[in-house]
Amino acid sequence: MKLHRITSRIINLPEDYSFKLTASAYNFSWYFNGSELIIPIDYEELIIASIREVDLRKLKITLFSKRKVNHTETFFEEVEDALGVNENLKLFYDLWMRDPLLSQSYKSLKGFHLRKTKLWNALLIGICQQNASFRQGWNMLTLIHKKLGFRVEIEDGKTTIIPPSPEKIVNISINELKKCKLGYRAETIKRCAEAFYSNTLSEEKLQKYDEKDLTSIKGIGKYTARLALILSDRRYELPPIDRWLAKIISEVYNVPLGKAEEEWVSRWGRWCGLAAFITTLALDAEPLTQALKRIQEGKITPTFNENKITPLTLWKFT
DNA sequence: TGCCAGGCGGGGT
DNA sequence: ACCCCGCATGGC
Repeated sequence: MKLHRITSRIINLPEDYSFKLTASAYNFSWYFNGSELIIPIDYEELIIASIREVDLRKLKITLFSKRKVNHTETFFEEVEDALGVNENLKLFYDLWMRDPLLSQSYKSLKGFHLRKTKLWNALLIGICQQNASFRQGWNMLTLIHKKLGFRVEIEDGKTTIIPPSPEKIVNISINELKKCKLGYRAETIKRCAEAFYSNTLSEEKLQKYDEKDLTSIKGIGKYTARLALILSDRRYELPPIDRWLAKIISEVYNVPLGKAEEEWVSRWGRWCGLAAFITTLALDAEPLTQALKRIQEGKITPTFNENKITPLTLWKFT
């Protein structure tokens, strides 16, 4: 499938917006190459946005699609929303600067904004993260995209991948899904796809989902539900406390494991989800033992090491 | 090699 | 409301 250029627009960036950080975090090479960011806007109609830096305070957004599109305004709005160019993080910065765990990373990560993704894709990310390391989880998602995703060509031969649709997942066998090294998570992804396909869940924006809607699917628990809502709708008030973060909280703030969530909520308030996300960036998503060691050594800031696979360098390795 | 790794549900108390 | 276990898989 080949897509054609529809239209372009230049937008201004606010202060403290880092395009490079925003585009880099937890991304694949088919979405970011160091200068051009691709964001699929509509998976079915195949609306794709390409975003480049014109200068430090300006971005150029170009829309691509398979055929002519009339109301491009809403698509530009969706791109800006996905990029988070209009979100105001001032109040969060006030907490970030002073926090014992995260203040060290403030300087290098300030300007990062979370890229929104579709709920369906957010759930795939969350499910792949279950009971697995960062590396293993993102390997699974890489395989899902490469083996099952839909490849599209954008004009001059560049290709990108749209995540497989719920319909596609519904129509393939569990064994086919398991080739993505998903293990028992394959069953959860299947059930999740069925929920989307049968319209129990859909991407309709009118509907605002909450945790309960998602945890009603077997295999989606509190953590995955909250993470998915954070990634798809910036529901930063939700604390996605997994074993990894719980242990870190209990060590750093000296509270029992069972009080970790309470502690996080009292520190971050409406910013729990964003703070959790940034914690993974600050520690390069190291597995727990390594992460705790990094904290002991006071190395709580991304390494930006060229040879290391981290959330911020993942796009170089896929 | 055996066991850990950003969960989860089911079954026990 | 807790606690505990098994569950696929890859990586060390």
